[in-house]
Amino acid sequence: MSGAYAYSGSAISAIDDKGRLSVPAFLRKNLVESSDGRTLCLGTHEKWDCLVGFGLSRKADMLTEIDKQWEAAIARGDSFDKDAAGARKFSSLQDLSFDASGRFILPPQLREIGNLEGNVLFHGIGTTFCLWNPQTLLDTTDDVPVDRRLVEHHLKEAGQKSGGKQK
Amino acid sequence: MSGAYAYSGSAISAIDDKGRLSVPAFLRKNLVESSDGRTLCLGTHEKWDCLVGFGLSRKADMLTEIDKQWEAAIARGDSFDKDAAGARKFSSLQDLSFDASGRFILPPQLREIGNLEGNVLFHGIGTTFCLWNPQTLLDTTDDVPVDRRLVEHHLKEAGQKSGGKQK
DNA sequence: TTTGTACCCATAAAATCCCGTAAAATCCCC
DNA sequence: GGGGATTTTACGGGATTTTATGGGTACAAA
Repeated sequence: MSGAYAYSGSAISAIDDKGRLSVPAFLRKNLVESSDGRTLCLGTHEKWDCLVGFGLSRKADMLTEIDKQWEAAIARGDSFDKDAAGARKFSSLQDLSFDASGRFILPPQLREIGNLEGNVLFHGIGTTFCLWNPQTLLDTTDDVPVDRRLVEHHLKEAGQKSGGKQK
Repeated sequence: MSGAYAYSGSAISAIDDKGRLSVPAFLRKNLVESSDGRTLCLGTHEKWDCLVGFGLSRKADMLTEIDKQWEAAIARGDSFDKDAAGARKFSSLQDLSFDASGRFILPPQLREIGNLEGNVLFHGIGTTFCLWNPQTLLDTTDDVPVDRRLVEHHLKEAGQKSGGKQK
């Protein structure tokens, strides 16, 4: 585990007319540290209906995690398909660079898959953070363990300025 | 477990017009030690109607704890949802830095969820401490093991200077 | 040329820092 | 142990810095 940093906290940010999105300040510092530079890795989440993000260095950690799973499977005598695991983790991942003011362009395919329009909820969950359409998160019936009061608060606050364009 | 410190004691502090709150002095030293710097982690409590706080280093502990659970699970061949565990622990947690005089700004989301207005009761419970609206704490019917006489004392004392704006 | 992207500037709001003061706690000397 | 001096603490309020976000412009690939 490289940087012993844990992403936490939540904030809302809006996609502007040019398709730009700004990384909330509280995620930026660690992102810069763990990427040495202004790079953000972004991909789709394996289970939830959202995107995942993290700094560049975590890619290496993910690799060793897969390795551990493989070793554990061998020890148990089970089989483990490393390529499948790798594909699941890495194929949707893009390295994006953000500018000095913290903004990056959200690629259309991720934007579509993540169902992101208007307001985006960033939301730290430890080694990574998630990007949700706040409404999707509230509507999710799966057990995504999140304090809904927080989401509701952010949504209410964001609604006041932009009307949370839902088109 | 890094810092072997246990938070204890209680005190009341008031939110000022700028939304600032000062960490009672008796918590500050340990907070500084366990954060290397002046950082306070604050989030919602999973069960009670209050906020929880602790130093930064505890966050790292939480991360490694989740990691251990995961490793134990894969060794057994069980599945373990790291993201769910992380979301539960980290999503409401914010890193707040307080200034040299011990004040930090209480984010509106947490302020609302914790139902904090005017006076705030800080209250050590071992590895963490809680932030309560004193009145909420008194009104709670849940079994929150607290000596109510203590709360009443603080409340009475605070009421003398600020009127403990309730509403 | 057209389009998508990086870079630059501007601005309002929010967060941070810094200074001053008054109350409270601590110290110290008799 | 009493009483004043000194050090912390709590808190108001201003000044400075960072953020979020709009919008312009230059450059390169298509």
